[in-house]
Amino acid sequence: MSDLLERLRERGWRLTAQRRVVAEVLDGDHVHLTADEVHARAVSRLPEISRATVYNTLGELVVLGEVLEVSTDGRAKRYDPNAHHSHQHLICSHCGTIRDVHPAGDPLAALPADERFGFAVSGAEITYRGLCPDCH
Amino acid sequence: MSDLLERLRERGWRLTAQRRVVAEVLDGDHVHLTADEVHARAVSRLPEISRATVYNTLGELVVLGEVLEVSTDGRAKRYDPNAHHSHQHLICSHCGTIRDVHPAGDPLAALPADERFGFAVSGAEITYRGLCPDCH
DNA sequence: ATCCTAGCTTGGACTTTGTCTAAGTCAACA
DNA sequence: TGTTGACTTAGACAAAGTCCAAGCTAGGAT
Repeated sequence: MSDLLERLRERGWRLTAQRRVVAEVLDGDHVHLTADEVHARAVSRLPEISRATVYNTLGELVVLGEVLEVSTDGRAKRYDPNAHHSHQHLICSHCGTIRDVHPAGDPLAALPADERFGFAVSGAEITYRGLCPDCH
Repeated sequence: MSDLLERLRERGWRLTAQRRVVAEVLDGDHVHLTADEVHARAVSRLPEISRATVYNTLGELVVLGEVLEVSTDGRAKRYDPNAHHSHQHLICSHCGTIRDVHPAGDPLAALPADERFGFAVSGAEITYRGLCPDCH
């Protein structure tokens, strides 16, 4: 994650305590926190950090391509730091747990030309749903 | 769509003017309205219908399996009446237009057993993204 | 045909999630 | 060390959705 901060600094990002804390909170695998969850964890390390800064920082990380925004349920967006490894998501229909998964093949290949309606199709997001081991 | 109302009445649904109007508004192909859009159109046919009733009715239609809820962008949920024909969505990254599409093959087949983490996987939703003919 | 009542609808208050702004603060370069 | 533009803050605001108490009504019962 220090690589991340270094990379961003080289891109002209000003390195503040707040941004460092947000980046630290997002470190790890299978991390899919909401903005409020990120804020809560950030506050425990830097009590005066504001909600607005967390939103700003998450938004910047998304634009910079360092974090993915995932809208799984129409409620709060979640932020996924695993942006450099293409993956999809598997979500428990009961408890909401999210795992990163790697399906075989290229999902775009499954969409025939006559189903593209003249679009220049550039990507596909897949959400698999089912019950996790704890919920069945 | 009258089939729909008949089907619901047989399931014990009380048929009110409000529910009829919501069902009428949702009729058609490639319909993906937000709750507020449904409300706006419903109001033009039945001026006194309330937002709460539109939300209630949409929620019931989703539970009854007659309408799908689609969260495409983390903003308002959209309601898709095409629930009886399995399909996925293709969305224009620029203007937000949504089309129903039908990919080849079973999307679940692409997820290997060792990527299922013990989940009982039951479904997959795919969102294809790209630029529509009007936007490129 | 009328009555009854469980179920439906209503408006408004409330919650959640996210955005915006003006004023103050500070990282990084000179 | 000083300067300055970028960053942060608190709080107001907005959008989307939920909840509730009070009133209304569809449709079966009489």
